[in-house]
Amino acid sequence: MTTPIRIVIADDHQMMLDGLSQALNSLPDIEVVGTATDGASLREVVSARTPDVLLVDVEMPGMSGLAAISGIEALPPTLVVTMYAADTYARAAQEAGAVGFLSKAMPLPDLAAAIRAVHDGQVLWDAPDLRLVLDRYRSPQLSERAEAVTERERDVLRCLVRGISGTRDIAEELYISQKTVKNHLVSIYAKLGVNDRAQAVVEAMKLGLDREWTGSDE
Amino acid sequence: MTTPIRIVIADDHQMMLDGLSQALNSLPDIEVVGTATDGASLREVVSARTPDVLLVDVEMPGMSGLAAISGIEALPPTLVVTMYAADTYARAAQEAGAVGFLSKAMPLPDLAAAIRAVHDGQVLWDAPDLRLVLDRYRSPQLSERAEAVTERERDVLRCLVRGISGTRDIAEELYISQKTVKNHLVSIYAKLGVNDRAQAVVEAMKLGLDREWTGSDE
DNA sequence: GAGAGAATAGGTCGGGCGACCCATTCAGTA
DNA sequence: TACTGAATGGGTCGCCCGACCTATTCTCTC
Repeated sequence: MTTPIRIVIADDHQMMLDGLSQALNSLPDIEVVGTATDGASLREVVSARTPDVLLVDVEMPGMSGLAAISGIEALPPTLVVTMYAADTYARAAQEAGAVGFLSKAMPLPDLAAAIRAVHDGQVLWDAPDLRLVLDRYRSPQLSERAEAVTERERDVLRCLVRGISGTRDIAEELYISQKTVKNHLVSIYAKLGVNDRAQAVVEAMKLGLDREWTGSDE
Repeated sequence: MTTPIRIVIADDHQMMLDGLSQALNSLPDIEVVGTATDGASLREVVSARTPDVLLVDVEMPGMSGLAAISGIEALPPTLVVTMYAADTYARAAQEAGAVGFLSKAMPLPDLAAAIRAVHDGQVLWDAPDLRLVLDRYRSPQLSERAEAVTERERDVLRCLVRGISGTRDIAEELYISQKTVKNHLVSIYAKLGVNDRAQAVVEAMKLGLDREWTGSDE
């Protein structure tokens, strides 16, 4: 299974830190492995957790976010975020070793896309083509296991997640025979490494295979 | 089933808004029914969605958060949050009609507790006993259905969510007979309104019955 | 002390599930 | 052209699950 992107987040506001952590962690391809509320602890966390990507707020008490990262030798691809839209810090961020600069006015899905982008080697300065670059990293990178699940098999999984668990019910929902449902389930079990419907539901939710269809309907 | 607390959040930073929304929404007893990034749209959203609790950032462009809420007639219990720890705005917030004032330095679980507290009629000024009040609203108010599930039944559900789905496996995990496992499952099905293990897993996750044990271990 | 509810446990029975065998059709591809 | 993989479909078999009934022990609470 493809390893999720391991990130560390630094922000002096605990509430922002918790919110971002939880929201980003809920994505199947991003894992928050550490957080920091000041420059000093940021350095510790980074050297201890060796994240794939670093997310740092400029405004931090004591040591600024930029000062903190400029002192790190093995600096991972780093995104700097700021409350102010101004590019005041852009130059400074670049000099400190960051590979991207974003405003907190940006929506969360874009932040996730930016994390995937810099993890992929992209550089994100507030260029006119920022949007274009992010668009290429919109959808979460699902694991290999999850990608192996075919479209029709996902339909069956979706039924399970929606509470339609009986073979007969799934068959009627998808307008196919009960036998075909069973065959799809067998394939799903093999691909997800599980043995029954209950485990398949757990894995589907873990891998984020449920967020693809429901979207934002509630 | 107990209705979740319907809240509206206002913050000029989209990223903060998205992070808080998603994090709070993931709690079983809180539902974000609307968001706003400025004072004008805040008023619209509040009158349109009639939330149980309002969460407003002081710092907002154009109309300040305080100005926005002071103009609302049927103002729901409102929490004002600020980036600055200073109580500068405390007096102003109180006059604008807010019932609580919090710093963004506060961790997210405390914010959730504060939301539950004001929804319950509490008033949260930065009094020395703030901590005490919040402590009483720590744990999420689960729905009646979820609360009816006994401790031992939750152990069984926990096994399901962890991928231990066979009766034999659950029995060995919990050191009880297979028959007892089946009995617990029957009770669980009745309380959650489902028919089998797969559906029980879905409901358990929806109701947040899985977040109780895992806690913050990752 | 009586009663309620939770946790434990046993039995029976029918139906459904998962494992394993197979075939057909159609799309894309080498 | 032949092959591969996805989607559809059939059959059989053994086992396990869920429904229903009952019982014992223990801990609360009234």
